[in-house]
Amino acid sequence: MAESKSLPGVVPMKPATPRPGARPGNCAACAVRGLTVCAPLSPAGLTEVESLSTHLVLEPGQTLFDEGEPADHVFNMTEGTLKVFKLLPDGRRQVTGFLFAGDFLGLASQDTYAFSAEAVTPARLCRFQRRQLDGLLNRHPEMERRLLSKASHELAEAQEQMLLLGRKTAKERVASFLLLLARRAAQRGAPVDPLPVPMSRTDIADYLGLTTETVSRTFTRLKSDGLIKLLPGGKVSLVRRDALEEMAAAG
Amino acid sequence: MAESKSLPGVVPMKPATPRPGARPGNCAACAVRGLTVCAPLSPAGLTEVESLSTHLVLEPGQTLFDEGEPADHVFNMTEGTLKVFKLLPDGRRQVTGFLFAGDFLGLASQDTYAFSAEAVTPARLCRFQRRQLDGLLNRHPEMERRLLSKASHELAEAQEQMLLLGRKTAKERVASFLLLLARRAAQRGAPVDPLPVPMSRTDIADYLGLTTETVSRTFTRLKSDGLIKLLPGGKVSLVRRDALEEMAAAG
DNA sequence: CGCCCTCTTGAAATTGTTCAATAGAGGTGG
DNA sequence: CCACCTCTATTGAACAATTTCAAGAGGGCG
Repeated sequence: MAESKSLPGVVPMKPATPRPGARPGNCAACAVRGLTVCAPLSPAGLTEVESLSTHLVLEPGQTLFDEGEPADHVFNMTEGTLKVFKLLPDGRRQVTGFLFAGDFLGLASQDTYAFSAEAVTPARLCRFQRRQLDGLLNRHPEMERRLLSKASHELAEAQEQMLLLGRKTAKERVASFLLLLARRAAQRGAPVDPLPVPMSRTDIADYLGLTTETVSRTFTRLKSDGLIKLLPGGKVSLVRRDALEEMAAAG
Repeated sequence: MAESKSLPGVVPMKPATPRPGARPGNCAACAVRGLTVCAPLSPAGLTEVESLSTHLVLEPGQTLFDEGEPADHVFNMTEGTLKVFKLLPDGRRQVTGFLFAGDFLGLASQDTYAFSAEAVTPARLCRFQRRQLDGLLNRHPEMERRLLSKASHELAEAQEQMLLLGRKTAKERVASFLLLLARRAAQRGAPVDPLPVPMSRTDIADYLGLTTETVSRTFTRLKSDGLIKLLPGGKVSLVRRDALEEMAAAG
């Protein structure tokens, strides 16, 4: 809930985008195109996509959309980190994923979003009208194929996460999480050694099905066991990645 | 592998198929076509699909494929119940889903299956060569769209399951599970009042991230609280579905 | 410099697990 | 058709991992 504030005398730090602020996109210059669903598009296709898309900026904590809202748009992340999550009526929260540059989101099997999405770090996205997606995919089967491929990937990741949530211990969960972040960072060519871990302990806990206290304790133990180093600025060094891999009991 | 049986004089109870036994498909007579990815196909498309597919029969406990195996086929379930699951090296198991008539499976983002699949009840499936799927989807965009739609559904269900595994109590998990089975049964027009629950307590436990003991105790409590009735033959009557819904804390 | 918020740390409480029997159900063979 | 056998489900009691409750430490920002 909540709203923009445009009270006089207040000079907002950020573009004060009501909800996300929009500007025209620029696909030609897109640094992460190779990671996105746009990757296989021809120059002509790219031009069309650009004409249909809008660029958004989100500040940390800003909501992209809420579960249950009409699913009018789909998005491509171009920069930053998002979290997607579901809530129970009493406020319990499950973060079902973190999204990074190149990730697509907004597919909905109903006409409403099945989860909420919120920025973890400053983020940029391209937005498309859902209504235009169908035609776009019809005209660009290579894009649809790519989307299907991304969906398959996501499905596999979701199952991995179910394994984690249903069967792994706290230590295994945290180790798996760090390795996941590292893999995803490597994938998109982001720094890995001092691995940025931009999300809060609460977000991590809600992702791993634990409490912040347990996450914190587990980090501390991994640190005192010499497997990781906790660096300032929310960065982590995976000192003994091999040991982490073993601990993660990864499939 | 696998074969038709036309041996004279022998009337096997079951086709006694080593691994899955195969026979030609018959899409025209398919009773569950409306539930499958084949639903939107034209008669011509249907004919093509039929020519590319083989029909399989699985007996309870039979493996369809194992995690890590080359993902050479994709499948449409036409009858019965399957479970799909992942294993940790030490044997811990997470059932990531139960599949029923109309469900599609086998999408893999790698060239190997990301999970194992095994029959819970006698089951029938149509099998396609993965290599032929691409061409098929190219020629039948309506089928590809349908597949994408199914994938979106699955993604949403996976997130619901993550919420369950990460944040729900044992009671909530079991209630959610029964309601899921009931919803899915209704969807495909299967009996709902005495709801068939064909999977073992172990399978249920591995699906819900619990132990068989906890599942059993929870069933017992739901029963003595008058919310359900445990009937012979693995059937359950959801006596107070409203109370179950509330307990499930469903999103 | 001090406030606020997040993270860390400690101790007690709990849910669910583990270990251990007992009870049932289904299937087989006499 | 019944007795027996085996596998699965149920139930009980002790145990353990994680949560909950409660402070305290650290860090960033105004």
